[in-house]
Amino acid sequence: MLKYSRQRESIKNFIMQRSDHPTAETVYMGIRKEYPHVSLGTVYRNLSLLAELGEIRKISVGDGPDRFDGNTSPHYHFFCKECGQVIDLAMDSIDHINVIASHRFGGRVEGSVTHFFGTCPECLAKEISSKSS
Amino acid sequence: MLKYSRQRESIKNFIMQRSDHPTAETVYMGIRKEYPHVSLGTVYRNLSLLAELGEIRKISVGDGPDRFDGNTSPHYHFFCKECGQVIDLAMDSIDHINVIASHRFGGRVEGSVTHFFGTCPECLAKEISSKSS
DNA sequence: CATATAATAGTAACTATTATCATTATTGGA
DNA sequence: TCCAATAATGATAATAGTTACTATTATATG
Repeated sequence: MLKYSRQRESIKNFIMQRSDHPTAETVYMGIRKEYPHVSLGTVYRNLSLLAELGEIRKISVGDGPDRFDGNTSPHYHFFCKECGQVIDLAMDSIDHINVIASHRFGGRVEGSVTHFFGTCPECLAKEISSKSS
Repeated sequence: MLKYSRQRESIKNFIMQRSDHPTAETVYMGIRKEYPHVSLGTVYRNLSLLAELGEIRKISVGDGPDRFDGNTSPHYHFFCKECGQVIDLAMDSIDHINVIASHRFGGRVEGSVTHFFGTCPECLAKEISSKSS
């Protein structure tokens, strides 16, 4: 049975009002302003719980800490190799790749995770301006 | 300047003759039969080096240890939720998703990583046979 | 208001991986 | 073949990220 906790509410609010996919550490730093005695364990525990409840999404990167996303609607993520930031990618659904994967496969494809990477708009602008000068 | 090492050769051979995408720990256990005093650090160092050289591929899963693949030709991986094994997925290229992602995006999409998950053929067979009985 | 129990803070423990460093192995030249 | 230069090693410590433990506190329910 789930009981309310102010810390959990604060954690959820923090995630919801950000669009930069913060890490557990960032959430910890952020809510310490409101709850100076909050424990990092509490942050991890609640982030996992909220993700299980489907209220937030957990983004597992290859290396580096996991990130969390308050936007649970289907969308994709772009990882910038230059600055390391993770940004949302507005694009048409590519769910058909699951059908392609199922085609000659004897198992059951239940889903897939796709991450895009490259150079983000900001870093690309910097790159172009430094080359033209 | 790169120097030969028997340990590295053994590690590479081990990876090459397997198709189950072993972890560093599995490689370590495997080559200890030939080199009982090999260090886990040596295994990690060489797996990273071989991956950098493009001789093997590193597969980063969301959670759990990284896996390594001796097959460097382009292909996809399927993660079974039931038994945890990682198997190759023979399917047509889905590189066009990078074009889709680029469409309304101001940055430069240089690539993407896609992992499929669900129930593998073996686990699916078990599931069906247990239901029909 | 009392009881049951979920959640917490603080901390230890854990997993996967990387770094350090003295010693050993490999390599290319005399 | 020997030697010097240096890459690689084994052993171990250190690190990052996360989970587990436990006594105490907060929440919910009758």
